[in-house]
Amino acid sequence: MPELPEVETVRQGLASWVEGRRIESFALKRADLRRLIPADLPGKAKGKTILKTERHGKTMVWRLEGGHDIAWHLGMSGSFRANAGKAPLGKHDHVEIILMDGTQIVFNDPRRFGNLTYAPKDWQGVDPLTQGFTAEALAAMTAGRKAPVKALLLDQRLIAGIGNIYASEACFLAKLRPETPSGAVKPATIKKLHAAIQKVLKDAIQSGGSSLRNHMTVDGDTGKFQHRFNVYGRTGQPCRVCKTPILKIVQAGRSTFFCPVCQAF
DNA sequence: CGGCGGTCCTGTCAGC
DNA sequence: TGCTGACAGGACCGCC
Repeated sequence: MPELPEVETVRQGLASWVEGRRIESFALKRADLRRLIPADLPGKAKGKTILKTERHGKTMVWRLEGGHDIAWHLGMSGSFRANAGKAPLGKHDHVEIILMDGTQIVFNDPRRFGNLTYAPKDWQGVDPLTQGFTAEALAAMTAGRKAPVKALLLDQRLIAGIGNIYASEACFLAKLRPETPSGAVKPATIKKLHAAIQKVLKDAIQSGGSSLRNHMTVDGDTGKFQHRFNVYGRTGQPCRVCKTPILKIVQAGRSTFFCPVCQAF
């Protein structure tokens, strides 16, 4: 589910519930997510104040008083909800946190592709909404690469935060064919792609993210950006610019959507 | 080294 | 209505 904009939306929603609050209890209902949650993590978190929430790419971080910061990855189907008081748990509720003021925070993840670990000291991949992500940096990543540019955008070791939706959407905004070998993208197009990535991510955050199946903000609202997709999931529907039907192809096992006319090679 | 396919899970939806 | 198979926003691992 969640790419950078959705994780940022969740983080913003959680911030006012958790920042500055102390953890009274931290309970794992099941620890066997995609990666096993460290057995000692609940004990380390208990009693600590959550100083600050941060985000790097698709990962949300809680800075805890005294260290042992924790990192949440929502995988494909992870979500949070917050309640002013303790509400009953349901299916796929894997982590329940109670704060000193009685607030209940629940992490739910049906597919269990998400995970919860200690935050790393160093991050792989530049977050595209930080200063480190420049057109020059993007040019350096693509130089000499044969991989299709859309596949390269999904490589979290290079850029952290772009997923399958926004990779297709960014290529559309840059008028770039997704199959183009990364190293063959012209410098002028690299600049357009750089700007397109930042624009689509920022616009999506402003719209509260994209809700396809079940992404919601902490308060249960759905995002609105899915109504503004230019290509994602719009196979056969007319391009919003030129009316040509949108095409779908599969690259490295993932669906890619594009306009064959607007996105020339 | 780099890219691709398979795999981990559950839920949903289209098609028969 | 009920079943079956395809597919889903992610990412690791092994193979070529």
